[in-house]
This record gives sequence, C-alpha cells and structure tokens, in this order.
Amino acid sequence: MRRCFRVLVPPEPLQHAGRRVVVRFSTAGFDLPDWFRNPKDVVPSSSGLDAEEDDDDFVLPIKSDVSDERSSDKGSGGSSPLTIRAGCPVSACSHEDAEFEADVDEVSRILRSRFASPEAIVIAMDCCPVRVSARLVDKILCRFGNDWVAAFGFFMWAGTQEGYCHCADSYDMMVDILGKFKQFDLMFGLISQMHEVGGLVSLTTITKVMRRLCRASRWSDAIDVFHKMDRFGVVKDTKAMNVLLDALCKERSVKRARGAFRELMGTIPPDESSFNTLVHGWCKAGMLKEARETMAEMEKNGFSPSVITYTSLIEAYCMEKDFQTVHNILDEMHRKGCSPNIITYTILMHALGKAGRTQEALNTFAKVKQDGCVPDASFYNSLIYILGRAGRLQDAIFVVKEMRRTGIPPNLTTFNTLISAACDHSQAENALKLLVKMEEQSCKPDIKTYTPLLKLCCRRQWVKTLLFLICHMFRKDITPDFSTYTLLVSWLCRNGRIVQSCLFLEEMVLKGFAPKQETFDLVLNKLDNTKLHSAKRKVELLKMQVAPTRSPVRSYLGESGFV
DNA sequence: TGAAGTTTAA
Repeated sequence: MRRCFRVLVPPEPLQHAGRRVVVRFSTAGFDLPDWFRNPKDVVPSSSGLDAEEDDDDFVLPIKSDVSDERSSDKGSGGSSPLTIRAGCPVSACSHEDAEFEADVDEVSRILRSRFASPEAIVIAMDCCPVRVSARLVDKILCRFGNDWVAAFGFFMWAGTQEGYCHCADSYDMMVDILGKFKQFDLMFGLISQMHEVGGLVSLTTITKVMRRLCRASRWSDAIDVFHKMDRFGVVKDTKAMNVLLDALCKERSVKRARGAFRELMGTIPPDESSFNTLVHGWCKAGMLKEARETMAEMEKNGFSPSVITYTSLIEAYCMEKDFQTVHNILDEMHRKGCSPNIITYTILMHALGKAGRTQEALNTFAKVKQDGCVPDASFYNSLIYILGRAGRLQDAIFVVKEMRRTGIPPNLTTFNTLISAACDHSQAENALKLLVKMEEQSCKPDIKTYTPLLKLCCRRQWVKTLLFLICHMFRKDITPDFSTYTLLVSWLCRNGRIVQSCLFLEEMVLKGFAPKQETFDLVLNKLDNTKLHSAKRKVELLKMQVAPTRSPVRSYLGESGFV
C-alpha cells in the first residue's frame, strides 16, 4: 500500500510521457481517449498481482484526435454512432463565475488532503483567500456530502468568516450530512446553534433529523425528537406527524408508526395522507391484513380510500405476484369510480416485466391508452427497463424516440436505464456514448449513472477506465457513496484486483463509512492467498477501527435541549 | 429526499 489514496485525486496537470496532456474534465463535454473506446487493448486482463503494478498509477494517455471520428461499434445493438466533440464553449462564463469556480477549486484542493478531524481543517483553512458565500457553501457541501469531516470542517471555518452568516438552507444541508454519517452529537449541537442564532430550525430541519435517526434504526429517538420539536418553535401539526409516520414506515418500523399514530391522533387530527402513509407502510412490509384494517379505520374516520390507497395495495399484490387479485382490485376501482392512474399502471407493468411476463407487461401499454391515461416519463422509463432487461435494446431506443415525439424528453432515469442495459449486455462503448450524449443534452449524471459502468470496469479489470470514471465523477460533484464503495471493493477483490480493492477499502474508512464485516472478510480471505502481509495487517487494523460502537443519543438530546 | 411508480447491488 505504498501509494495510498491517489485514486480519487484527479492529477492536475495531467502528465504523460513528459508531455502535458490536453484531456480535460469539463462540465459540458469531454474528450474520449483512445483506450477508453477499446479499453481491453490497453489494460491487460491477466489477474496476476504483477500485472496490477502497471495499472496502479493513474496516468491519462496522450490526447488522441477523436473529434468527428466515427467509430464502428462491434456487437452493438445498432444505435447510430455518435460524434464526439472536443471541449466546451467557455465564453458564457462571467468574470464572477470564473472567480467562483477558482474558489471552489481552491477549497476542494485543501479539503482533498486527509484530515483527522474537522478542527484540523479549520486550522488548515486559516487565511484561505476565498470569498465565502451561500453559493460556495452549497457547492462545497454538495461536493463533499460523502465526506463529513471535510464538509463539517469547512462549514465551521466558513461560519467564522467576517461578513458571512450561514443561512437556514446551509445549516439544513450540514445537519443532513452529519445525520447520514450518524454523527448525532454534532448534529444536535448544530441544531442548538441554529436555534440560538435566530430560530433557524424549521420542519425541514426536523424532517432530516427524524429521517436520519430512523435510517440509523433509532426509531424511538425520532419519536422523541417529534415530541420535543416545539421547543425549537416548530409546530407539531398534521404535516409534521405525517413526516414522522412516513419516516418510521420507510425505515422498517411500521408497527412503531402505528403506535405513534394511535398516541398522537387524540391531539393531532389525522388527514388522508396519514392513513395512506400507514397503508403504504403495511403494504411494503407485506402485511396485507393490517393494510386492509387501516383502510377500514380510514373509512371510519370519514376518508374513503383513494387511488393512492388502492395503488399501494396493488403494489403489495404485485410483490406477491398475485396478479389475479390485482385485476380484481382494478375492477373494484372501476366499479367505485376510482380510476387507476398512470402510477397504478406503471407498478403493474413493471411487476409483470420483472416476473418475466414481458408480453403481458407490454399489453399494459394498450390498456393505458384504452383507459385514457397519459404515459409520463416514469412509465416510459419502466417500459425501457423491461425491454432492456429482455435484451430488446432496439425497441428501448424506439421508446425513447416515442417519448420525444410525445413531448417528453428523456431524463436522468432514462439515461441511467439505457446505460445500465447497455452494460448488462456488454456494450461498453454504447454505454460510454450515452454518457457523452447525456452531457450534450445537459442531463446531469448521478451516482446511479456510473454504477453499472464501474461494475463493468471491475468485471473486465479495466482499472484505468475505472479511475478515469471516478475522476470524471468527482468533477461533477459525484463521489462514491457507501454502496458504490462496497461494490468497488468487492468487485475488484473478486476479480483479482486485490491491491486496488484495498485502496478503496481504506479510502472508504477514511471518508467515515463503516464497511460491513463481510466486506472486510472478503478482502482478508483474498489476502490470505497472497504475500501482501503489510496490506493484510492494515486491513485488519481498519476492521478493528470500525468495530461497531453505539453511543447513546439520549445524552445528546439532553444537551441540545431536546429533553 | 418520500402519502403511491421508473435506474444498481449476489
């Protein structure tokens, strides 16, 4: 592990064989290097550890002239070749924008170095000559949202800068990042601060807190926060109660949601959403008897089940592949004058497709038209997914054209679905072309765009392409999240790239993620068969470092006024 | 990022 953590640091300037490389990662388009088009020619596919040494360094190849070049796409589904344009127009940038981008880069450069604590960052940031603004804070928090130490260190430093005060939105973002990493003591401290500086705590803040606590399986703490939120000037009304119920239901605790609901409904009047939230919770948990009971209770309280209620029920039967009951419910809906909508049909079509009943799924399309429903982007995306899964990529492309024809432009999910389908069918080049096409159409990628590509690179052992993609992601403010790291570590490990696997594992821990024990064990088992003794010791140390510790939230609740 | 639906993970 001599070259730790190089992988996520885009080298600037990019050097290759003594020449400055012209390839740049821009926000509006990028050059596709030669080896990117045909990675297997560049990266040896041998799985021996010796071969890894060559790939350990991230060096971009010399820029090749790919502009206007048309490529032949062997084995593709036949989509038309794409023209790749070099560079992007920069004339639109104002002087102020350029200054802002420079400030973002400067802060990012500092934050990318490893720091042991947020306090160390505050010290390192001292005299950093950037102009702090809400826009800058927003951008940095977004970019470092998966690195709470960096984000919080910067946030604390920014808060001390003259002429600047954090706004409620920035506080809320920071609260959410701390909650995501289970830094609940710091999170509650921040909330106290928000309250003291001028009543900045809102239902938005409390929502983030309750959702993060529930996600960390601290359901009763979330309920506690709800009970005490009025101390921060946030009203405990129906809307707030519904957020609590939803957070509990979505995070595997529908029974606690029912308990909280029964306790609260005496003082807070429930509405239709309250009941629908619970019905959905039961349905997702596969507890159909309880779902029906809640529906009955709903009617007793004067609310008739709506299309939302029935759709939840239909989804539950779809999960059980009980399509006969689904059709009975659809009939019942029609009888009661509660027509299914496009969401209902999307659920049904998707379930049929996933169950391998492709033709029946496609027949749903006819039913939709017959019913006078108007397909929307999600419906089309689901259709594209089903076709992609069935290997009918040409048909999927046809659906995209159909979307455009009906005035619905393909969105992020459309592209993600297409990229994923292309990767699944080993059409790497088509997948990469789609990535370029997205940028051309100003469709901002997200982590899900890259996941199938990263997975394909791991499977094929295209380490350089993998690292290129990770740098590309970074420039777009997308950093690997917990699951992406887990994927990278395990896939690289399984595919004979143990050194890179260890690098990502270490990087993951340093970013504050706690890898699962299975992930450690997978890597350690693999290391047993190698001579990488120091790497093994390091991984064992990391494993001990993240051994589960659970600190009591209640004391934090007390300190921050939540008691 | 959520009162119902669409993308990844063995």
